Amino acid sequence: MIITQAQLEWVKPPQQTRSQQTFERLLDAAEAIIDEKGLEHATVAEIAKRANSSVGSFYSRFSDKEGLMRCVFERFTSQAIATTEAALSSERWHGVAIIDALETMIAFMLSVFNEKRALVSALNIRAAHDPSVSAFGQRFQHTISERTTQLFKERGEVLDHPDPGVGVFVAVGLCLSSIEARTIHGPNQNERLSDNVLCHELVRMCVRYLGLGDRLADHDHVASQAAPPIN
Amino acid sequence: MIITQAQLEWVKPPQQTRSQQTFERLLDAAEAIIDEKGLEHATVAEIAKRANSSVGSFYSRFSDKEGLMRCVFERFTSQAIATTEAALSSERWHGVAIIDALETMIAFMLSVFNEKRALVSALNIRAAHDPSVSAFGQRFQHTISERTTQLFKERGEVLDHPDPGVGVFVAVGLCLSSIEARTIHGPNQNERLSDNVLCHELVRMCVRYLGLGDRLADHDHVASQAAPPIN
DNA sequence: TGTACATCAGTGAACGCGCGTTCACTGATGTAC
DNA sequence: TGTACATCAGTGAACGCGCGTTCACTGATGTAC
Repeated sequence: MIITQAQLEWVKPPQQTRSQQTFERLLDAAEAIIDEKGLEHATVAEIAKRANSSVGSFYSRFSDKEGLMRCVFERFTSQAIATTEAALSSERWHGVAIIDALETMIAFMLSVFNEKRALVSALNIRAAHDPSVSAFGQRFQHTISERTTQLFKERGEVLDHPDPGVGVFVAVGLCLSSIEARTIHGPNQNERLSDNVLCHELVRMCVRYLGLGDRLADHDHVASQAAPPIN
Repeated sequence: MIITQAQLEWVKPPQQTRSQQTFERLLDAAEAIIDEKGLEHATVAEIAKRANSSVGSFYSRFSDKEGLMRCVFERFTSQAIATTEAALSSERWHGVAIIDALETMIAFMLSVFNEKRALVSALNIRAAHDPSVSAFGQRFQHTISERTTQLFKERGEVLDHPDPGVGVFVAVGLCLSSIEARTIHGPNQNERLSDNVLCHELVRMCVRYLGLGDRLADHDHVASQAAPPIN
């Protein structure tokens, strides 16, 4: 992991490759514990133990526990952004109907968020108290919006919205926040809405809200080149 | 406060009016502390102190701290539902254009969530670990959906959606989760989207996604009887 | 090339603090006769 | 109506536990000459 400028505030920069490795093992351990046992089990002692390290070693790498948490979530966000950017590259969707592209991507988001349920949930919890963690989520939304707008432009899609930039930003925000809510609260609660139905409805929402093409009517019956799998 | 059956699992039922009063003072104190100082300051000792009660008294009212929390959030949800139901009564919106009605209600939601920021945020955090708290949010969404569907029906609105029930449910969910996200992360982050713009866009989304009337085009220029203030 | 020294990295027991919960006790309220 | 007793309500010091953080010390790595 490359250490960014932002991190330097919460991290004591490692000087040897040995400490660089411990640094990353600590990050991995923290993420693994959050993922398997939840945020509240990710104590400093447990993280150090899992990383085959020690508590003292932990504190010579991070200024405090919060520093580690920020690093974990920063890395997580960076990975999420990288994955999404790859998924949104225009070549990938060449020849695929916009509706199928949307459906594939939203379904992908749903499954990824679900897999990383604990991390998403933990990020949300910390974001409520730590603005710098909150900013990670914003960065994510912002990046996706930009890329999507670009994708639409490259495809020559015309949006029926007074300010297409705002429109896409809002649409992305709506998708993300609803997926996030579903991830956190679990789908078990309302049997009324399966993952598939939710996905389908989010696509409908995007298409109609943004005025994408004039495919409103035949939304349910579109056939086009098959969408490529993501990842 | 009337004690419901659900609560009996986490509450020791009071026998005298005196203890009933302490019960409510404890609830009020907890809510006030969460509101003013945040969830992490709401310790048993502090709650008891603020309620002019004692720790021991606390534990003769509640089975444990979690019991109190559930009661706080149950009460909060009930109040939210009651307020919303009143706001959604059909008489209130007689003669008001559906778009203005939506805009007024969404703006109202935005301001209420913002006022109760700390409580909303705390409920969300606990919901991640306690399904029974999570269910409160679902109940809220469900009630609003039902009432909105009813309101549409009474007004003779025709929805352009294969399953209007699902459509309204999803639309309400989208509005709530985005407002919630904004409440938790704070609007400070993205200067790009003011409360007003977000509200306007949510209305646009509802109108278009649900195919409400054929007012898509003149959304920005509708004039109708003024919407009544809520509360 | 080898030795001396400085700096970096790692260790884990010990500390301190905060918080949820318990418990022995006092006071208040209701009830039976 | 008054007294005795049982039950309910309230009190706050004390307990125990977990967790973040520190610190005195050992070992590893790099560097100057």
